[in-house]
Amino acid sequence: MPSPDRTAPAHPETAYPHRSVDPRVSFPALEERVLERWRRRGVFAESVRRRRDAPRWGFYEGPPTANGPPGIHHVLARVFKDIFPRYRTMSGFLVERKGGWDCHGLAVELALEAELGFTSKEDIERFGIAEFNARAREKVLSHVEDWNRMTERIGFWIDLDDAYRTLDPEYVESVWWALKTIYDRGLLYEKLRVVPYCPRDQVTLSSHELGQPDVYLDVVDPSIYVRLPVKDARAPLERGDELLIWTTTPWTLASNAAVAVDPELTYVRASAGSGHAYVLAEARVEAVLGEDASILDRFPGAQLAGTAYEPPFPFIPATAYGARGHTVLTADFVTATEGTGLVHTAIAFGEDDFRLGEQYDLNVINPVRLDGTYDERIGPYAGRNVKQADPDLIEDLKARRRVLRAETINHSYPHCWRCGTPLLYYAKPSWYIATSRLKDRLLAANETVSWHPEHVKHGRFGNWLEHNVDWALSRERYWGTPLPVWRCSGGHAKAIGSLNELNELAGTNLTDPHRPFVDEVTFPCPECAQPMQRVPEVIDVWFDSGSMPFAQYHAPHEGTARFEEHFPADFICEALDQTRGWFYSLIAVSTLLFDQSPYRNVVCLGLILDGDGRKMSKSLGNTIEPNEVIDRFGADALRWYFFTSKQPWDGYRFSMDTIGEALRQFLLQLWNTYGFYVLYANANGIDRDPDAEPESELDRWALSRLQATVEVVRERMDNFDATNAGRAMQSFVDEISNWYVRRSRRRFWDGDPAAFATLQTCLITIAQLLAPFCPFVADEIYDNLDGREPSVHLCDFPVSDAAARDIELEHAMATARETVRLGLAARGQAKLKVRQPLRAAVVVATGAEREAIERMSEVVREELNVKELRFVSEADELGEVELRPNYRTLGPRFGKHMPLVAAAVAGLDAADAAATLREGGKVAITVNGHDRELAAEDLQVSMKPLKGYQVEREGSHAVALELEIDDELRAEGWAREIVRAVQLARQDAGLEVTDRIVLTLDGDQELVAAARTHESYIAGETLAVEVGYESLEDEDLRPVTIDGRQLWIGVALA
RNA sequence: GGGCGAUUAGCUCAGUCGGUUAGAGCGCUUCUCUGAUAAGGAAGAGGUCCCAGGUUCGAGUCCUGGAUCGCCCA
Repeated sequence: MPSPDRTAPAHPETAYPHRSVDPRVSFPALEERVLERWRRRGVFAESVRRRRDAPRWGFYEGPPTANGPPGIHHVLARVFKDIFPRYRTMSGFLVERKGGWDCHGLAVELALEAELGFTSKEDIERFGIAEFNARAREKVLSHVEDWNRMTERIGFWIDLDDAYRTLDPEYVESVWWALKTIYDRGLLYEKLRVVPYCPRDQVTLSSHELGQPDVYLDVVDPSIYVRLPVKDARAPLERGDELLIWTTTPWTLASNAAVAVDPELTYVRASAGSGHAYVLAEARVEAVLGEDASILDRFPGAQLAGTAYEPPFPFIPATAYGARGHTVLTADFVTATEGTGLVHTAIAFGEDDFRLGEQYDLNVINPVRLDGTYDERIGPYAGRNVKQADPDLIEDLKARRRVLRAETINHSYPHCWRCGTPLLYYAKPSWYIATSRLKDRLLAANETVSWHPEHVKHGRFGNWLEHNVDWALSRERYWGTPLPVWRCSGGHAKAIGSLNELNELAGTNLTDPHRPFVDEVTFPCPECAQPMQRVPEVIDVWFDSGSMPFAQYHAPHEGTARFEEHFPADFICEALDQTRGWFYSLIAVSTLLFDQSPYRNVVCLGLILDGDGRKMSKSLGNTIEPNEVIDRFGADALRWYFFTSKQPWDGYRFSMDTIGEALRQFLLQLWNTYGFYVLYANANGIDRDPDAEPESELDRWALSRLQATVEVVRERMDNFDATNAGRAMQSFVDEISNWYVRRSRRRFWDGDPAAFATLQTCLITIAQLLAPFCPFVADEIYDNLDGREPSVHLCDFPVSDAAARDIELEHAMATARETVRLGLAARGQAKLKVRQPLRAAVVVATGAEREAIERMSEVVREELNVKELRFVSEADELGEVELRPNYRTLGPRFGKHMPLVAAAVAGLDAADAAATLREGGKVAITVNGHDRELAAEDLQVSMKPLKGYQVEREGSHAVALELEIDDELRAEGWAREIVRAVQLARQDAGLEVTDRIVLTLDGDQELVAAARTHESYIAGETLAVEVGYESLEDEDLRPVTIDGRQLWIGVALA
């Protein structure tokens, strides 16, 4: 039943101290009510406002794109972005959380193209860039409402009203400033680069596009081994020798520039029957030439360097490439796992090839036109599509006896995701940032960062920085931050850092920096007065988001102070795949501009797989709709699952069942404990009593455990470990629910103020600890039990009180609980219900364990329902001592003689030895002929079970039960059975727990006699104001069977 | 092909500095407790700690190699 909300902390309108608690609460509905309360009380804003003079703790929002609805992985990221800022806010920091949206980029363009049915860039240009970008602008924010709703619903506190958007002119201006700064320092440059290129669409594909489905397809391609006769017979080669190369792209042979070898790999001259000797890697001889080939000579690849050879085709002379054209070069990318170990190199058509060309100063010769056909340099093939020319090129080679083998190969090759055309790797000009020149600074910046998990720092991320290559910045696209570089025909170039600067130079009034408007702005070159025009490219979107530390405030054009206050951030959080994405772009931009890392702590999140461990994808239909989960279980349950089920970077196997488990295991248990408190607090009219002191050991135990939990939670949260912080809370709630409350029921029933105070303290503190994790249920519990602040989120995070801890008591209780567990197991073995009292339990334990159990003997007796607890002393005939070596202390001392020690210990008289050790003596053994002494810590003394008792044992202690049941015990057991039956009858009759009754019992003589004997006990337990034993003819009489005897029970409201 | 990570009960996950009999929860079977509980307790069944070597008195844990899965890159 939904309770009416209240605005004042006290409850003058009701007689009860607290709103009643619905045991069948709907968490989703509860959360909606809490959200409403937050909105009404302005809690988020207030939580920040109250810390306005506190030290800052900075958070950067990694901007998502809102061109699609949020998925479950976005929920994951957002709850982790929420929990630590909430924790730090409660811990006394000012944590401002500015939202952000990533607006530019190819992903938007591609989605838009699909929508418009476009298949090429020509389509876009026909359509008009202005109109295309206008649509992109709409599309990119089309789902902002979905995102806002999800964000609020999951309790992610972030300021979305003041969110930065990377498409805003102010944002773009800040990015321009960054680019101009980098340009002016000579770190931004243009050069050729080999890129995947679609000759049909005439477009470069980005790495993003290569990641699209159906790009890598298995295809059959030619696989040919080509013979290249050497021109000079330098040792170790001889006249007539032929180099063997291998390729799957014969069309690139027309522009072969060189052959690469591994200088350290072993190469051979090998003969395969008559004729020439072939040169190839030794490891490839059998695969290429067959088993019968004989090896004539062996040498390292370095000796081949400089060898000139006849190219496969005569179209382009060696001199065109430069001094080293058509010679053998050494390289670091050659492998002997495929091919021949001699790698055909065509400078313009491979990344390795291109780098090799740079290294050896070879000219880039690209005889292939943008449409994928050969140009006039390739004689008879000019004008032909290169891929289609493959068969003729192979025939041509064969005719000239230049082919050793021509086969086909089935391999994976990238295709244009739009049109299906096989891509060419092709050299094109592109803009770069010279990040590799800052490698040391990047590594130094990384050293200042604390990564979670730690291995990312020097693993994935550190390696990535270690192998840093210049940032390929430009994109030949439309919807992005335009590259602010203008050039003139005189070869001069200039970078522009703001709209003002541009407008002043050009005398224009440009307000939107996007294409196509910015493309139209020209101005005279300051050096030669020729008109300057912007280069056509836009930039990689990652540079946008990497600029957010300053661009979100429009720094340095304005908002510089705010930027400086928030830089660097204390905390950022994204999925692990951002290693080369945002994590990198942030640190790269900040290192370029400010020579420092923009963040201090990073939490990386893993991937979410479905319940079967498969990747979630729309085509498999196994994606999880966040709203479905939240509507069913609530946001708190989902959050709790993400926080505590495992370390977030390990990834998740997500299924509805698992969330349900998280809900039952923790939230319902907490809720029921809370409900229990409210039920009895209201029944007894008890509200907060700040003066109530803990009374019993149990109270002090609960409060000690509470402090222990506070300590762990703080320590773990300071280390960005929500998982173990949450698990500590879960253990504590379990202890409170299943031990403290269970053991204290009587006191709550009796209205003991100390018990209420203890439980209330535990619940309120747990609510405060839980606030960053499950902000809704925590707030509800706090609001109802305390409510002195308008929300739990305005409380200070609990600080542990060392004085309230009693570690010895905690250990004692743990031992007592273990004893109870053993006793219950013994009962189970004896098939004796707990309701049947027994005369005694005999506990076998020594030393501290025995003291602990004695200290808690009342608890143990009640739980086991025995009249007496007896201890078996070590000398008792019932106990038998067992000795075991302590490997931990003895291992280092005896090393490989350990087995002898174990044997010697086994040979000791256990009882004697135990007695000696107890008196502080030492035990002598002989190992390998040497006499040795063992002290108490070297041996583990435990008690063996007793004969003739029902015994359970584990580790060092055991519990035995006396099974004999006399008439007195039996009658008492029956009385308890009767109580239980009456309680069931009360429940069946629909009575409230506080209702008084008139009880009537009739039936088996002995049962009735037992009831009379224990009448006051039964009446007390069942709230009977009157107990009668007459026979009644009443249909309300309820028959029960106890121990095979019949009893009729009548329950009537008194 | 390279880098990083993962692999422990049917499922989801713990497992400390290497210490000898590897745990929990869920699920299943049986029993039990209940004046908060959708809960709790006990017992049972369930294990090639991915595989193979190695180091060590002793390996789930450390080292090497391999397999499988995932992420990132080529």
